[in-house]
Amino acid sequence: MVRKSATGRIGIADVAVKAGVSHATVSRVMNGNYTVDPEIASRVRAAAAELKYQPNPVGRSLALGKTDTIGIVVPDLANPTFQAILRGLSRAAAQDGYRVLIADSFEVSSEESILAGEARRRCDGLVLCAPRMTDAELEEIAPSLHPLVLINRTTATTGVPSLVVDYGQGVQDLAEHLVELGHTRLAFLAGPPRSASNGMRLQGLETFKAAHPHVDVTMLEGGSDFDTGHEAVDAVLESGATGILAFNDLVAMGLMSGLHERGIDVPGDMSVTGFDDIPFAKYTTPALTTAAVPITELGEQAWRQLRALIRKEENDAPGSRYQPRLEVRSSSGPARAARTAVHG
Amino acid sequence: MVRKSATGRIGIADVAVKAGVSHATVSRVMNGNYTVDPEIASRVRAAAAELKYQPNPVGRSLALGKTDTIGIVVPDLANPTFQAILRGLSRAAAQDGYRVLIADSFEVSSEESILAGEARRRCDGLVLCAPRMTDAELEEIAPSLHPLVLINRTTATTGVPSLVVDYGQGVQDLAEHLVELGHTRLAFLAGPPRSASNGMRLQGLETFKAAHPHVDVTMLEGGSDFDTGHEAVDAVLESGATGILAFNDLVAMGLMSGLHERGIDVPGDMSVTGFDDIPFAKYTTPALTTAAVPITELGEQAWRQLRALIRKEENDAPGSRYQPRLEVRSSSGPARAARTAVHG
DNA sequence: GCGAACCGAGAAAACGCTTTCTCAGCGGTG
DNA sequence: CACCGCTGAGAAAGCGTTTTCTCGGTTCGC
Repeated sequence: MVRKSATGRIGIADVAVKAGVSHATVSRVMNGNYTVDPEIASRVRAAAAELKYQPNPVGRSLALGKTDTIGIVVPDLANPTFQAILRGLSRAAAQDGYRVLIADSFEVSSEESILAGEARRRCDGLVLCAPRMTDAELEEIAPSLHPLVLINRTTATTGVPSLVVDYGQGVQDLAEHLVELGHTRLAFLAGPPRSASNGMRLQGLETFKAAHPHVDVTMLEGGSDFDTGHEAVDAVLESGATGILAFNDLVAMGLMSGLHERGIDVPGDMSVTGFDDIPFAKYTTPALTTAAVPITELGEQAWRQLRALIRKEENDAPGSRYQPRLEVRSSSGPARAARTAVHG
Repeated sequence: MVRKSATGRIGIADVAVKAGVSHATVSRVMNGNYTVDPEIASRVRAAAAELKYQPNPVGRSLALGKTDTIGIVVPDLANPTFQAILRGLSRAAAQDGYRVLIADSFEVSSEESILAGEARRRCDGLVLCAPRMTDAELEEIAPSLHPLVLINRTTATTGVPSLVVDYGQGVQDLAEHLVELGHTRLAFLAGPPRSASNGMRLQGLETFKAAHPHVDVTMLEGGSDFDTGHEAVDAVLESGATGILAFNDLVAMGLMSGLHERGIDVPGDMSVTGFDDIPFAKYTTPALTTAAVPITELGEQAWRQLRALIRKEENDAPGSRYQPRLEVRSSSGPARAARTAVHG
């Protein structure tokens, strides 16, 4: 006699019938509206419990105009950086009762804006994580995506907070560190060309080169994963550099593994640095010198900003810039020449 | 004159007005119903395009009774294994036009069933990944979660496919491998107590012990992350074992890092094996011997099964068992005694 | 030339909720 | 005693779609 509704699931109407009240009253009770007679309220609650009634979130969303869900668009879910952001975001959002819907663009930038739009329509807000789309495209769709928070990208559109990591400064710190160790020939193993963070690193290196005219910096093409690093061994050796700035920790790990296979000692023969300080970086042998990015914190902060937007609160800090922290471990050491000079 | 609807967003009604037809007709056109006069259809399409109309998915979901979204519940989003499953699932689902909603239980098993229920109600189906809840609890909620696919867990409830990795066999293979290298004292660094996969490993080891009465296997308490492995160094050394079976690759990496700090050579003094073959395993020094689990494939397969359930197709393979593949790398080598015998 | 079958599109119901509107019923006041 | 304000709960109107129902207008067949 119970499941009368078409879907087979029990709905508010079933509870109403069972409790002998209107479904409006059931709704009131379920939402803690205290204008309901306590006696009736408890009768409704009993009926709901007995039927194991759980409100249908879709109906609820339609009526309330909100979904209690946010979306995140990432270029590549396999990347530990984005995983960490997702984790931080998901965790922070969950604490406020929000769920997160994920959309992986698989690095195809043309899909990104469609994906973002679709995700946005199902959610109350969106986090766009290191989008690969062009600036023009971003500017165009940004208004339609509001509430929107950007990570590692900025826009001229007002009301769009963006959290960016100062990769330029980070790479300068790393280069500085290598120079202090006596390295005069450096190489930068670049990331994906469309990545904005790669652009920031390149810019940082320009600044660095201007400040250190005597240091030679070779640019090498690359990517963002292990294999990139592993395959770059030849190019790196060819460059004659003794201090290698890898795009990120993954690339650095791939490179170190490749160097190890060739019998090249790190940091004895060559110093290698990463970027990001993913959890694994501490446990490589040798442990990886890197620039630590407070990445889960970034995810949390993204939620804070988005929440403020959703709640239409005054946004105190419409954006933030994160400074990476130099993390010196054992993959970087004195340059050969310098060491020889000291020892002999 | 456009945005007349309360939400501010343009809806089907706006398009209807602009095209001078009823909103029913607009709906028909948008859904490719060919009973509409081509002239009218194109007028509607023009209006829709001009207004940049995009159907509201929530209203759509309510009317159609489906959300084109699936949910996944994981115990810990920080775990690379679950990340890989999520990735495989998300990717496979995306190809069929489904999105995925994530729910992280943060290893608190009491929250799991509530989380699962909530997620399920917003979605068309659910993947429960290595749930930590008790068997009784699982049996109880499983029917209400249908369509449901389990990973690394089984249930008596009918119509619930489960994909399980044969951890028991995998750990036996690894132990076998170590014994062949001459190790006679092994230690197992266990995982989280509530983890079903840990139970499977323990069971596998029992079988192994029965088959190899002369081999000594010490059981050590543990966990599932780096730190567990790192902190277990003392216990491992104390055990006197020369072949260590770590719960997974993460634990193995932590352990190797700790052993390295103590100046203990792997595999010279001690052999270490992991489990899972996460991408990082290839790049540790020494490269990690492990049991490879086709984990992204697992995620994909989970989607296939779930899709079949959603579409109410006949399910040809209501569940599958995955055999890990022994991946011998350089973290395992001949036992000291055996090596001495050979060399001297 | 008239009824039947058909076609296309608007009206209306349905999906499952929330919330405003409305109106009995009741106690208090002048 | 009539009137007023208040309370609490049902009726009904949304929220934005899809889909069934209905019906005027053709076309076809006899």
